[in-house]
Amino acid sequence: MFDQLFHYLNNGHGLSPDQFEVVREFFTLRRLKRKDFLLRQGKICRHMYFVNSGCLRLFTTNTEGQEMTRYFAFEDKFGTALTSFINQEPSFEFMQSVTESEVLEIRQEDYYRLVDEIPEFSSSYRNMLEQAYMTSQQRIYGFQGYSALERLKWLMANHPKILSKLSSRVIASYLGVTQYTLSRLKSEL
Amino acid sequence: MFDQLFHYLNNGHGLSPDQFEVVREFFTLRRLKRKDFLLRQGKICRHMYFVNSGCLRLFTTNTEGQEMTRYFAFEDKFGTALTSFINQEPSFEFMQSVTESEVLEIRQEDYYRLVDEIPEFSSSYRNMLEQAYMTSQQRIYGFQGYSALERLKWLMANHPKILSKLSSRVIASYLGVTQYTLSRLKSEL
DNA sequence: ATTAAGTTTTGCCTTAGGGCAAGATTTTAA
DNA sequence: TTAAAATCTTGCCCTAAGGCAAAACTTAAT
Repeated sequence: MFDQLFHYLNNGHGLSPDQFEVVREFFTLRRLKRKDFLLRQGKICRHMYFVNSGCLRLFTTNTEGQEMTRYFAFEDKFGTALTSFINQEPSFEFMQSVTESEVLEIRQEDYYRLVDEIPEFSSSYRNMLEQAYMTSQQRIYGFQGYSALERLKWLMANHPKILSKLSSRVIASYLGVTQYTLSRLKSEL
Repeated sequence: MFDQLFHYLNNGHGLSPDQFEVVREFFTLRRLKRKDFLLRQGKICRHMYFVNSGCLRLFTTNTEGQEMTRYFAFEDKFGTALTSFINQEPSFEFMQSVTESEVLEIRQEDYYRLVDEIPEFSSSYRNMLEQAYMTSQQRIYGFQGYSALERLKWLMANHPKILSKLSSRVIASYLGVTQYTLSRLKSEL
């Protein structure tokens, strides 16, 4: 249950087994069904999640109600509505389980307490921020100035998991095209 | 010359005057002319910059040579090609001074040494990462699923400085439209 | 097993935005 | 102050992608 998290913090950031004994106490297991929400727009995000299995999706809706997906968190990734989590302000994003998932949950106060008290945990937060930032950059540059077909090819090259595991509707909302366009694009590949 | 940086670190992150005496030694002043490059694509980004006056622009070019702008750093902001700065890998982005500018430069090794040794400086880095991340998110959500006109209005509401101070070509490359379209949009406002 | 609910594909037409070229305007430099 | 160089605007036409509706196919639920 905690193996993956231990591996992540120990291998990745040098957290010792003793330190992990402290850390693990703050995490609780949650099993999610397909389409379960972890957070709805307008609510304050009070938890960080570590994905043991399955996949979480972060998305929002525009004025016409179309969904726009920003990020998928697969196994062994931390994921949360980070802006709301940091500022403890109402979230612009929804967070939803795409498939059946198993996640570890930690409360925001506890998370930041660990960041402040354990240098190795702090380093994992810093690393998460750096990664989250760099992923966003790739996203901006991978999309702006490119056609829908180029974006699809970019996704195939950079995030094949997304294409192989998720539904077309969800992929389309990530690519910023309609489901119709995505369907047509596939035949052009 | 160091007033703004001191204010940023002291007011914003509680760095004491004594600590600042140490920090300032690592920064050197650079005066930039309009269009001077601080970094070209393919080079490794070895410095972080603090903008005293003027404006830096971070952008890249797509396969057809069109420029795509991601970020503008105005006065009292840190700016750099962060992905290359973090990984010390060749940069995808160019960094250029848009107007005449005055910046403070610090070397990457020195920057991270200060992050490791001075908790207040570390906190300013963490804050910068958080801000950079949140700005990216706004960018992604402010653009995806919106028309060019809606994006322009978003920019007016959220970054009026960009519209008032910079040229249309540069604004267009930030909005992800051609200069022609931007020109037409302005008449629709 | 059979229905119901959701998802994906495809045809037909519409629309937002791009590209080019020429003219207008502003900025820069001598 | 005037020429030269950018920059910005606008007309005309073109193309990528969207919207709707119906058909084909999947998945879930009884």
